[in-house]
Amino acid sequence: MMIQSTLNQQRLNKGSYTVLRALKEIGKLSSAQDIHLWFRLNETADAPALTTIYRALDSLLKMNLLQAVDIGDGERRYEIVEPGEHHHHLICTDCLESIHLEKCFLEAFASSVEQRHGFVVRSHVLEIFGICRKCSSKKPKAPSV
Amino acid sequence: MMIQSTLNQQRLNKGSYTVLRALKEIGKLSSAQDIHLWFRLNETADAPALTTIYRALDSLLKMNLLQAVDIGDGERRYEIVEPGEHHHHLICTDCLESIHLEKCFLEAFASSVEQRHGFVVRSHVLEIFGICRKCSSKKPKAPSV
DNA sequence: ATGAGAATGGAAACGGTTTCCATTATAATC
DNA sequence: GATTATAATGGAAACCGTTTCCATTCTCAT
Ligand SMILES: [Zn+2]
Ligand SMILES: [Zn+2]
Ligand SMILES: [Zn+2]
Ligand SMILES: [Zn+2]
Repeated sequence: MMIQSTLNQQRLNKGSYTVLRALKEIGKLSSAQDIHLWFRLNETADAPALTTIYRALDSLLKMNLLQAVDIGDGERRYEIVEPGEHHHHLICTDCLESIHLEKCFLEAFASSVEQRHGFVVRSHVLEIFGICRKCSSKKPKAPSV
Repeated sequence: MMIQSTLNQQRLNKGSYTVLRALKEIGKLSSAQDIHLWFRLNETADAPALTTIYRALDSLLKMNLLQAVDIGDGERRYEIVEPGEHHHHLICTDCLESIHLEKCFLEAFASSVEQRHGFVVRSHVLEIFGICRKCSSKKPKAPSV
């Protein structure tokens, strides 16, 4: 299992390990507060304090085991990725569920930008907002206010 | 002039008009606090309170006269756009200056997403981070920490 | 066992934004 | 012009996710 081997070959402290496992079990984009709440609902023991969760997310992010996603509501969310990889999402503004897109198609674009603007691309943010299939069928038609 | 005609044909209240004019004069991505500071440095009279600036930005955004840009530092920035249009940026993480990209190339992508995932695209966020030409030449080489 | 450095938890501080409310401007009505 | 109703404004407080601070606990080499 990926997480276990990661724990063995790097020095993940208890907080980081626990948070990484929680993220895996939750299985979707989660904020620090989401994770904190999940611990309070599911695991009475070993629940790290909110501060520790923030620290763990930071260090896991620096280890490239997570990616951060900002959906613009002031709460940063995280998810497990293959080390060094990343992807983007379709995010439903109704239910906040997200669909992972297969692969990032912006790599080629980056190199063209570098040539054209003399700009060294380090990272990028791309998220697509809308209404998912489920929510579309719930609300047959948006009220034309 | 675009702003003036906008004021005439719509009912922009004083706060919104003043903030819109400030944004035009500042001429770059600005947060509410940026604008507030600019007023304190440049215009002793007519400087709207911070609360009013937030309200003005909200309503100008709803009128599609502005676009909001989130560079992930917890401070939302705004800029004037042609009504209904939008564009993306190359943002230098060193000096925070931004280069406006010509046109959004994601429109075509949106329709393919709709078909493939049954997802109705409403909006998207795309910002590209890196080091601009000026900052690259300032620091010839990044320290390999 | 002992001591140094890292990790943790709890509370306080921080900072951008939002809310609340009293005051003031704007506009319609008489 | 006086009198309302409605909208806009400013100042302060509240809000909330996050960061900082510091005392305590853990880890581990000596
Ligand atoms: Zn949905
Ligand atoms: Zn990408
Ligand atoms: Zn720069
Ligand atoms: Zn676009």
